[in-house]
Amino acid sequence: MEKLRSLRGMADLLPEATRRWQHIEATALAHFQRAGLAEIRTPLLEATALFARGIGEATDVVGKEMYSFLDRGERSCTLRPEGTASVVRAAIQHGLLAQGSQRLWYGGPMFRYERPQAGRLRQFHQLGVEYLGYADPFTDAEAIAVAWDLLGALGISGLELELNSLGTSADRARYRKILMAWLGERRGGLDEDSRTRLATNPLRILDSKDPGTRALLRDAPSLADALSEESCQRFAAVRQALTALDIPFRLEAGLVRGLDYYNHTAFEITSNQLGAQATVCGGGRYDGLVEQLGGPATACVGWAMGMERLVLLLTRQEEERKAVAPHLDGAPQCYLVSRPGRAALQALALSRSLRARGLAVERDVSGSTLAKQFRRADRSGATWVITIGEAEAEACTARLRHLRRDGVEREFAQGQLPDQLLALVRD
RNA sequence: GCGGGCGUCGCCAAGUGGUUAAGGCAGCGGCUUGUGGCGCCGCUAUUCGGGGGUUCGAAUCCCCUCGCUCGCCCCA
Repeated sequence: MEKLRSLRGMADLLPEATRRWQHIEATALAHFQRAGLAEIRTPLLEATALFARGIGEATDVVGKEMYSFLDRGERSCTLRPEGTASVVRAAIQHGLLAQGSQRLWYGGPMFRYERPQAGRLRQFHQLGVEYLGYADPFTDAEAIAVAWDLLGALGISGLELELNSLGTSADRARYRKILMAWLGERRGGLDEDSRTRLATNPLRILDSKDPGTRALLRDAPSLADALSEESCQRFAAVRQALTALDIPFRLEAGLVRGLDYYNHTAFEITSNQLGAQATVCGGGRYDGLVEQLGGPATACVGWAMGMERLVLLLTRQEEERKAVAPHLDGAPQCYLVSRPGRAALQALALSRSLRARGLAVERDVSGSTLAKQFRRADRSGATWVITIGEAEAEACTARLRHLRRDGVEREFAQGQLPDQLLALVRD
């Protein structure tokens, strides 16, 4: 029979990994709450039109990476490839924006049909933040600070913030013409991909990795020079705020971003330890999106982080620090050993009352010799072992022993044991 | 979608045409049927991702296929 396995690019998270994910999620939740962000959850499945209109028909994400299908009612549905479009849709649909500005965060799986590689899966997970109804440039810096500080709280080092301004759509339309004209005269110097982009999405050429194209671009007219006076001032205010917050950044003229809805501030936080998929967090301002999806004109900033990439970085850094054996993280505090029959039944009841008192308890269910059970108790990483044998069952007592220190064994009435153990655990 | 590397037990792995597919870790059992950590002994792959082919004979050679992985691309 053919072996059943998970689909390509869809990863199982086994207990060892899951502990790391929970740590990131718990850290992020506390961090977001302090930043005054509220959580929003939207469906994984949306109408295809939402992404086509929101992200842009010409983008790679919409053009070739979406998981789309017709449902039983012949409606075109798509597994969300990113979070922002859904959040904006939900905010419009429920009139959230009529109640004033919204600071939201979200998390969960996204789907993109791509060839998997390190830090890139078909089902991947993002943590994202959206500030809806905030035109103030300092908010851009605040949003960036929230991302930057979260990464700091997670203990991730070796990160760089790259920053650019895309200006307004009018600025870009103007620049687009200038760039197309300039590059058009130099077509021959461009790589093949860039030549096709000349017609479809010329700004993306700025992001090309082709050495020939990059060399040519050094003398190209810059987007910064095409920005309006107002856009320039706006960008200056963002930089000023970042400097005041003591967050270092590097101006990156080639940073264009792949989704159509961005304008003004665009940024990425990258790591030098991730290989080809270096971006840990990416985002920017998207002032036109709400209106484009049928809502009131609303200025917004946001970003998204790749969970898998965070996990990759944390794992790598833990390995470098040679952190303690990870299996001990899930170790029970106490391990219950018993003989079969009546004693085992008492052990079952005792384990339940210990858990009710907040202790992490594991009970041996093997029914093998006490020596074996002790061996397993030791391997489980537990600190305490509790024994109920025939004699103890008869007397309704249990023996308590510290596995990691002297191993002195004491006998208590089963009813007293939770209190006794709790007192010992506290010191 | 395009290129490179790889696929032997739950994990790490030796084996590169010849009788029974090393070893280590983990697991299980025993020495020790009421007491762990050490040690010793034993058990755990009719089978080498899958399917064809070559050969007296294949994990080892050839073809196809699937998967993993790295890079391009794309992005979180």
